[in-house]
Amino acid sequence: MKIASWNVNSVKVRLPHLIDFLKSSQPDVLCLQEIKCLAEDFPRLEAAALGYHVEALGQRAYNGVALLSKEPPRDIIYSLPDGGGDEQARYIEASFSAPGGTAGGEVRVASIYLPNGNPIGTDKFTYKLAWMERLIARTSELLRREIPFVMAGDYNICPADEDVFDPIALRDDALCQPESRARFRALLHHGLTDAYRVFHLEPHRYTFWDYQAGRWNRDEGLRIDHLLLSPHAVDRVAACDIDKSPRGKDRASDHTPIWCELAV
DNA sequence: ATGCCTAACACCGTTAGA
Repeated sequence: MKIASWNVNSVKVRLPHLIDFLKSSQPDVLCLQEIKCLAEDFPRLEAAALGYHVEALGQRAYNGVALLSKEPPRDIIYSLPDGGGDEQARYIEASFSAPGGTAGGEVRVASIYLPNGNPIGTDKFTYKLAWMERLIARTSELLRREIPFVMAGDYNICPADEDVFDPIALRDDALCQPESRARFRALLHHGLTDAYRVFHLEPHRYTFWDYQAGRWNRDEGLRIDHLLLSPHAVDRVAACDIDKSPRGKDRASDHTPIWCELAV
């Protein structure tokens, strides 16, 4: 089962690239972030024409997450289920059968858009840290089920300096703060695994390149989109990589997809 | 030291992103 994640930065503008990616990469589940539209305005017909179900949590103008899948989703939840509510559309989670109905092959997948948190020292950064605490709590709950699951999305966290093109320049950025990184590590300490680092140990591999200052052409980016796997999922992971090709196209998102293959 | 660029929404600029 191939699971991918991509911050598309407006699904309307990126629809041609999204169609290309679905055709060429053929993920069984694709987690989207920053669809930037209401759920009712998601281009469902275009996804359905390629054989994909769509579950979206949207809002006007900002944020918005979605799950596209070849198999129909089950047991969908549309926010972190702690009663804390969410004015911002940042979390959707569902269960999916393996393709072909493999016996026992079921994976729970969440598409998350973790708050950016800039600038530090404001309520935006406080909101980010509080949201991370809620995500840690949700992770603990899922771990108790002892099922394979994938927390996929735009974490807005560079886990280490090697995930940043210029750690000094980003020293005061919310994406690199010790408090942000500590909570990311808490997810790992609870038992999740950064799928990309299972297969790739080299530094300076990125999923985001700012539109400004020629960052893409200079390969000056950030690794902020992550697939975190539960123990039962990491036991089955066969591959994980970043697909840089969408970022090089005209009118690209500033993020590019990351994907993993699970043997389920 | 700052803006660089892109998108949405409303409007011909502002907010937000990371």
